Amino acid sequence: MERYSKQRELILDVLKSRKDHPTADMLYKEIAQKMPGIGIATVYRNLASLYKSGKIEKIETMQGDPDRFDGDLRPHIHLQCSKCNEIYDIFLDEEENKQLNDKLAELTKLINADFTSSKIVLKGICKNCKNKN
Amino acid sequence: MERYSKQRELILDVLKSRKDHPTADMLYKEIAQKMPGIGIATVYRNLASLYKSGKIEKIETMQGDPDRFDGDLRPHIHLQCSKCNEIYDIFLDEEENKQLNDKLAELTKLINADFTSSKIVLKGICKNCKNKN
DNA sequence: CCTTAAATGATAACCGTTATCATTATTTCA
DNA sequence: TGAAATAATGATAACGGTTATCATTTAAGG
Repeated sequence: MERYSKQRELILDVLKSRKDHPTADMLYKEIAQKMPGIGIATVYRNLASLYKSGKIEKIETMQGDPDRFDGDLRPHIHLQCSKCNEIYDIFLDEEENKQLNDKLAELTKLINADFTSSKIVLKGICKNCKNKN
Repeated sequence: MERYSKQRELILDVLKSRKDHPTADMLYKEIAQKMPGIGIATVYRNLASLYKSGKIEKIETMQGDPDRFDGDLRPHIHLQCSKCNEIYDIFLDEEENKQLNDKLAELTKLINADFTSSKIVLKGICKNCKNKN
């Protein structure tokens, strides 16, 4: 089974300390300063295992673009701005979260499947880009 | 501006004739039988331009996995089965479509952004896999 | 026709990610 | 507490889907 490692602990700590949605490589650059010699493969491996065990979130955006990671597990969805590509959090309160999941579960029933989760990425124009040009 | 090509026309026809969600390579294999000599790059290029011009849909699933394409433009979302990885359509009637988009637009307002579209992929267990083992 | 430039086909390159493998570190239990 | 067992690491090669490059072909318009 899984064994403790300083590397995994640090990767999780660094991700949780950030408020943005870094790529594996962005994390690697920050982590490598605190633990020189760590390999990029270790970062990828541990991000995958942390995601698998539900300790972090993974955001798959546009094809080709690298995955982004999120250490914040509070219920929220993401919006990616079509202009600047920045990813924003939209946090949901209990009520909103229930409403959305109920609706998605309802739609899932239409094909006699069992709903387990969803990947939602909204596209739009963010606050900042709206006010430019 | 864009110029007509037999290749693009065939690519669109083949995609529209299918009821599944083929990858670029799956389409290439079928197309190459009807037009021997066509290049794989042409398939990728035209799928990209057809998507850009709104004539087809693109479904980005799990990272690493190839993109899938959809010639059906009726409002619908996708569910990917966690067991068999198959992608299913969930067609929405006008009412359901409006309800869902209204809710997403409402959430978008929470961060003062303008909603334009969404990428939703539901995860769950499909009808077939539920009844197995 | 003839010219212009978009589209094609072949293939090299790209890049995020994963596999491989020898080495190191953690856990277990004698 | 000190081997033995084996998971994790670091370095790097390999992978695979997709895109870039470039010479050639082809569509469109006068």
